[in-house]
Amino acid sequence: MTDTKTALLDSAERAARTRGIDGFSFADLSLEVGIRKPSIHYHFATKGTLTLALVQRYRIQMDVACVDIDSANPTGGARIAALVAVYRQALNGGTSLCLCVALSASRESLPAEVITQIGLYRQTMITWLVDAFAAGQSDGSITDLRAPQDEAPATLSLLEGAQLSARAAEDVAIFDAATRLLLARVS
Amino acid sequence: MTDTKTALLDSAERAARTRGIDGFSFADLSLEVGIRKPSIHYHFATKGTLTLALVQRYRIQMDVACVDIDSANPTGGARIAALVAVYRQALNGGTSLCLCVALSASRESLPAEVITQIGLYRQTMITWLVDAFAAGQSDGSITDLRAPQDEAPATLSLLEGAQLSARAAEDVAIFDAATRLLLARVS
DNA sequence: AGACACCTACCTAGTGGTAGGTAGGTACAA
DNA sequence: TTGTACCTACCTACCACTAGGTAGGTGTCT
Repeated sequence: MTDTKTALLDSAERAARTRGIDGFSFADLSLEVGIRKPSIHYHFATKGTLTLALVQRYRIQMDVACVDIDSANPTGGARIAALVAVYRQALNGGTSLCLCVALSASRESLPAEVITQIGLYRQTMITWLVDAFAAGQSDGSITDLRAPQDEAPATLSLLEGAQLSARAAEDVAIFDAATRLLLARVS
Repeated sequence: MTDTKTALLDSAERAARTRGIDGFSFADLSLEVGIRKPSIHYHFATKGTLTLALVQRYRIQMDVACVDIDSANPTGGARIAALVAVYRQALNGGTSLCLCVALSASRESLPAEVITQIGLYRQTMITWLVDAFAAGQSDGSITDLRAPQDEAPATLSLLEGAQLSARAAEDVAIFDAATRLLLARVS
């Protein structure tokens, strides 16, 4: 992959995570990357193609992050705490959202393949969380544990909702308030 | 308030909750309400003014809904279950979001007054939830109860996140899966 | 020569609006 | 009753700009 293509993806991801898919245009990317707007179509034929590439790339990055969490954290509880930190970090001080949260409210603007990728992203995260909760069940690192199959979707929604309200107010403390009880359960 | 102004607000709310603030235009409202696009400016000078009116109206509607919940449900647990139902109902089978969720990811497109109103909406909901959790603490209708001050922001984020992921997939079952544990705690 | 990565010129469609006007209705004074 | 002034609620014509693109071309490197 070329430097320009990567620069476009980086620029587009920042824009999408800050302003949503309808809130930025190729003109914004053109300014930031330093090539003319029609040249972007050489790399990405349509905005939908660009968005698809963004989500696919984001999924890979999140897979890597989860693998890193697993290898750096021996207990289920520590893994979940680490994921909370990843979602908190994605807030960038309240100025951005994780990509799939950023795209979800404007899903009508997205091609079907992108919607599919977003669904796969969420499924992957839920599967990972089920495993982490199950590990916490075995190693005793999570208190008040219900069925991992039920904990996982609730936790993902909590993280996404906490991100969204923190982003709206540009205030990370809102994320922290929403995740306090979860973090108190894991170690 | 005139019929036309109300019709515009209704149309705009549907559009915003389905497609987000950047995903619809005055042209859409014009088509649905049956007046020309510039005529909309007679009723709402700018799109920001319209959005402000939307959020203020939504807040009032939600206040009314919470009052109704309080009078129809004697226990804290039942009140929270009823609020979950309100948020589930707002999904309209997976085709829409509650207004503030729909607007939050595109908050960069909004005037400051609207951001303020969204913040007030969330504060109001959290205050209501604190009271409901405190009532549940007194009447025993909620199990495994932590501090209401911590339960409330977590619950609001859970509801908003559950809404968002259900909307992305147009699948109410995702909302149900995310809220299952919460509903199992309240009666 | 071919591949790659850009460029300019231009396109259609759309965006949120402004400006000036019309039509119908109401209230009030002579 | 009539005329006037004002209000409400719309209209047409138009604006400046922006959106995602298309088409044809150029320059560089292997």
